Amino acid sequence: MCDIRRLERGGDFLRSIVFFLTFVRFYLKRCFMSEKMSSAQIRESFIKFFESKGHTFVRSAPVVPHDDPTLMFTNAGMNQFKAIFLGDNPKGLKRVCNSQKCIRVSGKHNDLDVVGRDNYHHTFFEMLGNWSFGDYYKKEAISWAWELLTEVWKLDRNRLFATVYEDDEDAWKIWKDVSGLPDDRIMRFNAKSNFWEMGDTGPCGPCSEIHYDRGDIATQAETFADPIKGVNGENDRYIEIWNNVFMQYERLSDGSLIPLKAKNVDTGMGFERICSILQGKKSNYDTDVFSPIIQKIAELSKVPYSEGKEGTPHRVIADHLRAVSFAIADGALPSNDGRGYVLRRILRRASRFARLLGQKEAFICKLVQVLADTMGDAFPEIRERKDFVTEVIRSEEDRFIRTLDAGLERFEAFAAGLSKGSQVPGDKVFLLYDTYGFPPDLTGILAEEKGLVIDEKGFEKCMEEQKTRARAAMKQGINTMGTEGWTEYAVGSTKFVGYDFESASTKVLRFREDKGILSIVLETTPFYAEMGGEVGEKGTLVANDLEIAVFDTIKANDTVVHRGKVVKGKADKESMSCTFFAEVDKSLRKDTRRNHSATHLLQAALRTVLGKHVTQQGSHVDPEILRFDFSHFQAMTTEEIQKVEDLVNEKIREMLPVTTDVMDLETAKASGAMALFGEKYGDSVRVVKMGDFSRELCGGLHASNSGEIGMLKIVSESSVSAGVRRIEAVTGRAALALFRSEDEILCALRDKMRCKNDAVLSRFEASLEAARKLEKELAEAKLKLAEGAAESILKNPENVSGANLFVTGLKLADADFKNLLDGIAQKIAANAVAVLGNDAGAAGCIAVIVGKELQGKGLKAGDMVKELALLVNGKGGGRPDRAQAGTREPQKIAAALAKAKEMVGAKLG
RNA sequence: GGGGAUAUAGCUCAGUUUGGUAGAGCGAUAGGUUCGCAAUCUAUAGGUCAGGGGUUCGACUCCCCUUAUCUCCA
Repeated sequence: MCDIRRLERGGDFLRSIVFFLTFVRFYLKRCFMSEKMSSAQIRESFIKFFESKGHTFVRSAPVVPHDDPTLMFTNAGMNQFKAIFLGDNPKGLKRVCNSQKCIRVSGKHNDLDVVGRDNYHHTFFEMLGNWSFGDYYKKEAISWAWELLTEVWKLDRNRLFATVYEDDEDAWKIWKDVSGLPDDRIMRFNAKSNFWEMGDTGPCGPCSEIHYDRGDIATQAETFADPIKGVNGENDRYIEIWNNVFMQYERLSDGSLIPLKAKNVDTGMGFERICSILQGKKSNYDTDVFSPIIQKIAELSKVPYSEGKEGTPHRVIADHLRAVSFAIADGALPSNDGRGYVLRRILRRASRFARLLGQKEAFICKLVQVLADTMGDAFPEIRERKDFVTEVIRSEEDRFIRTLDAGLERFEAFAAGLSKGSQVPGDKVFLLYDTYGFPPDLTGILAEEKGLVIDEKGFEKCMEEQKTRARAAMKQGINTMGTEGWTEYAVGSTKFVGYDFESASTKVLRFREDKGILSIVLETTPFYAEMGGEVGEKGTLVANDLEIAVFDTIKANDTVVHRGKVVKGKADKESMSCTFFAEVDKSLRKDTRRNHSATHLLQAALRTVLGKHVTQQGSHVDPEILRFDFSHFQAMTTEEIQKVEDLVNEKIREMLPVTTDVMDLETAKASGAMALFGEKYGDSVRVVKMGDFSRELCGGLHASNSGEIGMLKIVSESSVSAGVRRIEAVTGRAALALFRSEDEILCALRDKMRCKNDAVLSRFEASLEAARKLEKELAEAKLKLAEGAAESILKNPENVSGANLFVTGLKLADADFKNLLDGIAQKIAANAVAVLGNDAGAAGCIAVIVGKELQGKGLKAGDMVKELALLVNGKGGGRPDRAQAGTREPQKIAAALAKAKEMVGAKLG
């Protein structure tokens, strides 16, 4: 007690020191602010500024959007608010600000190939943004932007320009009032640069940008209005630093615009770029966002950095390191399709440039540490998952080195056939790249070393064909999860009551039908929609004479959609307007709950047995089976698997109560609950606890007591990709079913073996051994017999035109006859020919073997056997030395053999 | 989502050209040389030729499908 009080007093003392230091820091910061802010201070001051304007800070969403399959990576600050723009704002957010991690690798402004060659293209960047959801609008947005830039950050207003959409008079006037900029520096542009749209349909509106002149102020007047050299031109003197989008319309599929009910503001400011301006640097890479990484690259590679062309490898590596590391930290892994493939490409490009710096071994992975040091404060996930990220990158780099080695050999193989000065065909270069992943630029370097030239046009042509093919295939498979075609009764969002109830009486908000499949949104639902690895629930919806079987429940933009088929009655506007009784399939739900709770116990057990590096990489929970993917670098041993199984079952038997608490995310994390990286959580989260053993953030359905699980049996442990293992397991009645079916097999074996259970294995091994021995003896005996038979057949030749002919009819098993033929083929003399018939019961065979000398004289086994085959209604063929024909009429063989002598005579005569 | 490639002994790979007996090296096991080890020699074991279907008298080999891995494109 006393100790605690002393600690508390100590705490007070510490707090006052911290307070004092914060004050000193703040004061110092004020003094030096005009000098130079660090990137961390810039980020912080942006957030603090908007917090002071009533905004809530929202943490960056993962750069890998798990719940949006249409999007490879989070590519703008607005991604995580997409649902709000579409009208679904359950938390009632009004004003928020954020710093969002983004990755862009393709698109009109981003080609992977240019990153690192200039000063400002990136694959990974941060987007600072402030947001209004139906709250403030143009006036506030513009005046706050101006205030932050000119008063807080003290940018020279003579270097700032505003642009507005040509028809947006409001924005122009507000700019004039707020900034007092000269009229010609509030510039009007057309829709191409100043009207923002998310896609072909959806929310859109005019935007207003702020540009900064980083050139010589003396020549500003003559250049800024130039379409090429000036603002919005193609130059790096006038650069856009901030875009404010005013969303006020919705674009429908017929192209028309309708006003939005709530007007929104969406802004974005490239963090790296604003850092370069505030730190007075020409290049984003010279800011402290990149410099520690670039220094490390120079140090490790012993190649000094230069701002010019020679520095490209450093810039590429620094940029790609960020993209790859954050993507992996947020749950993506390199693979051969989808976002994993993009990741692989980025990493391989970085590897290629590391090689240019003379690095022959894995290099990028050595830089994760410095990245974690520089960015870990703002994005703790990179620090927490540092070791895992390093390992994943290392193994991917090793893999790439192997690919390069294999490609090298392949190149050598066909380059050997080319003479100096000749051209390497484009399709060969393409084959190396397309099929074996060997980079074409490397092929070029190798070719040059050998005095060869590459057919670049041919290569480009192949590449173009490949792209066209992929695009054509893409067009067929577009899935339209559009927003049209709904029959809507009322607006609003669904209330989920499934945690407490298995059924609910409710009304339909909206529905639509597509190819006989209904999509239904309910006012209240007990149905759990697929989320967090747990599958969507099945069940029924019943109203009057209408019955709908729900076969799946999914989440689309945060809305629960029931997918169902009509079982009875007819679904139309009238019948669907009734009150429905919605009920989930209870027994399936129980199975799923058991599996889900067991997954939590499994994760906790894995962390106990294998170590704390184990984190969830994905999971799948359905009524039959549970699948759990986790980070771990070797296959688990049998002992480890058993230990985990034992521990989980021990916890099941302990009958741990399963409790769920709703709390805010920070409290939950502080309490030590396991959170999934890359998973999006709301402000208030559910923490599922099983005694003191497991504590996880989870929105799924759970058993009320671990005892309900009954038991857990691990079915398999396997590899998913480098550094990730997968466990599949069953629980409850599925476990019982598994044991039962295995027991049945054992019982059947036992009965056949006529022994007790524990003797089955030894007896089986013994009989297997015995069978092997017998088989071997039999094979040897047959071989001997065949040899003997061959010798006796070859004893009595008939002389035909000077050649030795052997004709024999046999009755052997197929395999034995084959053995015999092998024996004869080895022994046959150069001037001999053997014609053998075999009657194996239902089918028969005629074989001809011809010695070398006779082949030269025009006696071909293949020809002979074809002729003989005609006589037995069969078909056949073979090589000149050996051929055989089959028949379904073995009784005719004897007659055919009788003609053999005549046939040979005719050929040789 | 589309294209290409690969899958053969525990491992690394031949064999597929032109359908007709399943191979090598390393590793394993046993034995020899050696005081012993390393080394080396000899012998032996080890294969549903990824799985399924088809063509054929006959398929590791040709065709189709599936799965896994690699790779390029989107």
